[in-house]
Amino acid sequence: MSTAEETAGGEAQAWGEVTPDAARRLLVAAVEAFAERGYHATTTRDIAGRAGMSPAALYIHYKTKEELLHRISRIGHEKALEILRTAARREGTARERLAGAVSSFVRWHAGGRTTARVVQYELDSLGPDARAEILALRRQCDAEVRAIIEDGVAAGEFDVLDVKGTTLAVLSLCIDVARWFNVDGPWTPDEVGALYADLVLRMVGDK
Amino acid sequence: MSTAEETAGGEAQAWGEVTPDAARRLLVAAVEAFAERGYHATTTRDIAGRAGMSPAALYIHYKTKEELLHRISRIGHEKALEILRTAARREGTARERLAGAVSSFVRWHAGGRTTARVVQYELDSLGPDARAEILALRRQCDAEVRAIIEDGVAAGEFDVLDVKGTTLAVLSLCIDVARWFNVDGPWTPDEVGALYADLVLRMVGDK
DNA sequence: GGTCGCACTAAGCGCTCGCTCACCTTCGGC
DNA sequence: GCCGAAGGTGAGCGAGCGCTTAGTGCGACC
Repeated sequence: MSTAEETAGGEAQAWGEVTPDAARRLLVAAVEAFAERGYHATTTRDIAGRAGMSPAALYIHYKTKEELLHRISRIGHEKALEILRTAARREGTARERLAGAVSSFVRWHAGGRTTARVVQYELDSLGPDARAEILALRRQCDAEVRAIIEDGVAAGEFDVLDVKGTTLAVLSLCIDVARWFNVDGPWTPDEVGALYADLVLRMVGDK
Repeated sequence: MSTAEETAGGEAQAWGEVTPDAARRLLVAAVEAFAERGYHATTTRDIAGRAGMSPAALYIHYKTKEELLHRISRIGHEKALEILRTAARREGTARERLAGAVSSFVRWHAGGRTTARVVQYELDSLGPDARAEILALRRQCDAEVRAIIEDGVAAGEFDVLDVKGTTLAVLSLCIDVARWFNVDGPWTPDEVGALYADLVLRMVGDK
């Protein structure tokens, strides 16, 4: 279930769609810098330097530093939503779909931790319009997970007291992986994904 | 189980120990500003302004802006550790102690969200020495929760596959409350605490 | 009631930030 | 062989940053 694209290098993932080449290099450099230091502590000179370009080159491809964050955040959220949507709409029981959704979502947060960190934790650095757009994508992520849990409850597979609260807790648990996961630590992304799928099935009272 | 101190106003909590008055006002102002905008996006002029003082006044009580963050972080972590330690060392079964620890820890993160946000998410803005000191306090938090879970497993109360991983997941779940909890949202800190205690007991296979 | 100590302020220093602008190179089309 | 567009650079602007310093107001004490 884990693909090369998801875990290879962790980071050289979904940016293929960004063109031209120089714009992509700047974007990848920005992801790394934002993940390491945070958006506000990162300078445009640092981003350009990592991409092997002069500070002025950044403004040929992006209007502002914030536009870089916005682009990263949108692409990242679209990827996250795609992962959840694919898992949610597969054939199978609710338990199978929930376990698949959690394990692949967690693998993405662990393996692509650099990207996930920016996507999940730098949201407040966006302006109001950009943030509103991203929050809409988040609500769609929430809806996908909630739909699986509701299916499981309706089918008598799950035993849940508070569907809304449990959905939030499941997503929260997965997202926080991006905060603590360490590539040099004792677990692989696959292992954390498997552990978390088990924990989440317990949370929803899977029988 | 919820005390006035934990939830009153959410924020006017443990800072009583900070003296003199002007130093405390600056510290409280810094907590609010860091929580709203993040450490790097907060200016010393903003902190001093919120405390009703001139920018220079800050440097009478604190050597640098980073010292403010360090002090906030240490006091906050000590409070968090105290909450877990108190719950862990109470009389009772492992299930009772774990439920108590989770519900009070979550209440602290939800009710004192402003403080908790700074404590949990601005760690990387500290220098190496200060960060090392804070990380030691975190490891103690981890040890308290793990001890309860190990007790429960030994007593046959819990059924856990991976004690270390589950401990991490439980703490991760509680900590992330500081990211998403909204005072104007549909839940009170008490309600989230109760929900999360139930979810965590499910995660550890409580019978 | 003079004076000493201290919390505090107004002004500003040196620096780095995000961003701009004048200019340079490369290259496909005629 | 010339030209214009596209993509790049070096230098630097105005602003705002963290922090300092010279000076002020004021209460405690002899």
